[in-house]
Amino acid sequence: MSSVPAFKRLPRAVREQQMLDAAVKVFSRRGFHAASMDEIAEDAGISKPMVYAYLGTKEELFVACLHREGTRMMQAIAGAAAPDLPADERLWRGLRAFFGFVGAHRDGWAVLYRQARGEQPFAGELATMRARLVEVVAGMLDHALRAEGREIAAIDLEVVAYALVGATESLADWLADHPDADPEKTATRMMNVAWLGAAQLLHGVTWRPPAD
Amino acid sequence: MSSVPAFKRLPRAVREQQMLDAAVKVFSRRGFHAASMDEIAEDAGISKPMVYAYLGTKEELFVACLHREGTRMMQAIAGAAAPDLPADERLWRGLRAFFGFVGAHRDGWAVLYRQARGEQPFAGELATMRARLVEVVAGMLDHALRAEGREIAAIDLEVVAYALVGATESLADWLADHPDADPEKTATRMMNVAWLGAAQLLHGVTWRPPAD
DNA sequence: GCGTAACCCTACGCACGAGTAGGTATGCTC
DNA sequence: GAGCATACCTACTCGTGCGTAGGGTTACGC
Repeated sequence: MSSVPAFKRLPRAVREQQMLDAAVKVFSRRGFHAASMDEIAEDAGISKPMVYAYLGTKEELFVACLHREGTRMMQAIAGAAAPDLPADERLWRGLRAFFGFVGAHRDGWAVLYRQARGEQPFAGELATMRARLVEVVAGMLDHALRAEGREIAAIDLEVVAYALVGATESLADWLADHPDADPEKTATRMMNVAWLGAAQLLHGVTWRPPAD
Repeated sequence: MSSVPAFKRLPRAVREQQMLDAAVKVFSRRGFHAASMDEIAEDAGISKPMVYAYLGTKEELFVACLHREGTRMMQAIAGAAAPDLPADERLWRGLRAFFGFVGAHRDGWAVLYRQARGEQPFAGELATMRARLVEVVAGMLDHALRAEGREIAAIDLEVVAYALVGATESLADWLADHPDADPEKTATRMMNVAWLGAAQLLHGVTWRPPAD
């Protein structure tokens, strides 16, 4: 036929990104299970078999989303928090980068991230990413601690780091739910909680349960 | 027939609890979507239509689980943290009760709780519970703050409380994933992070971003 | 002892959505 | 301009699992 083709033929790399964009959007809005491959395909302006051909099954597609968004976020943070800065400065820059990222991808990232916590197949994927973050935070604390000639058990370090990461994720959720909140301000508030607490710990102040 | 009935007939109230027990177990292990009503019914030792007759649809059933477990937890906390105690004592008792509860319901509660965050229909239900907790924590901080003749903006209070609740939830997850960890010790560690940080804030110490 | 309400079952209907079969068109290479 | 890989489609199959129709049996009140 001589008629103009309804839609353009595009190279694979481009289409894959469009599909991922659509997938992130739909997964975010509907949740993993409620999202249908048909809707994702339609939103990407393509037919379903193409999605299967390029990105594989629904699970693989979700993992691909997680991967892309996760990598982007990690890069944003890593780029901001240079390892040769003092601990508080590093923490501050990391937090600012993190909340900045979440603020810029509100419905995209935060909701996707929330999804992944629940569904077993992805919990592992996410846990890996979180573990990396926890490790970085713990390493930072440990570094600062040793600089003061102090030392605490690895497990305490891990748990504290875990708590900080948890608090941060929690505020990210809060940020995602409050569209007009300021990421920078949120980062400052988080810093207040995290650093003032951490600073005390770094100076050897410890809270102990009362004797009862 | 004169044969013994295969299984006993039981009053509704008893069956409902058995069903809820089974539902919590299956939802925890499989996640909301992967869990099937058939498996829940089988696990409760009853047939599917009974579940529908007593507890309604799958969603309603899940909400019922959330409700029962949530109420139990709230009661455990409320019973421990009497409102006339000083702030640190209240926080400590509340945390200890909370981690004690999670420790005793590891696979039950924490996983159920995690599920609810992702699935849209329940996010609201959960948000309500969390909001109540945040409110309590914020109220406690506010009270302690006023006792020192100090005051901070409501939004700051809310965000700090939100971060503390988030950190606590996060450690609850950690606890659920580490079967041989001690709830009491976890509560102590959380207290270290939360209280030493909060105490600083209560005394008017504030962290501010560097000028750049 | 007899009715009635509460308890309980074995099937099934039916929709929805993941994944595929099989085929068409377009542009790139030589 | 023939050949081939790549981009793309319509139209199915088929499993899974929610929710229900329709009917049986036990206990309890009177």
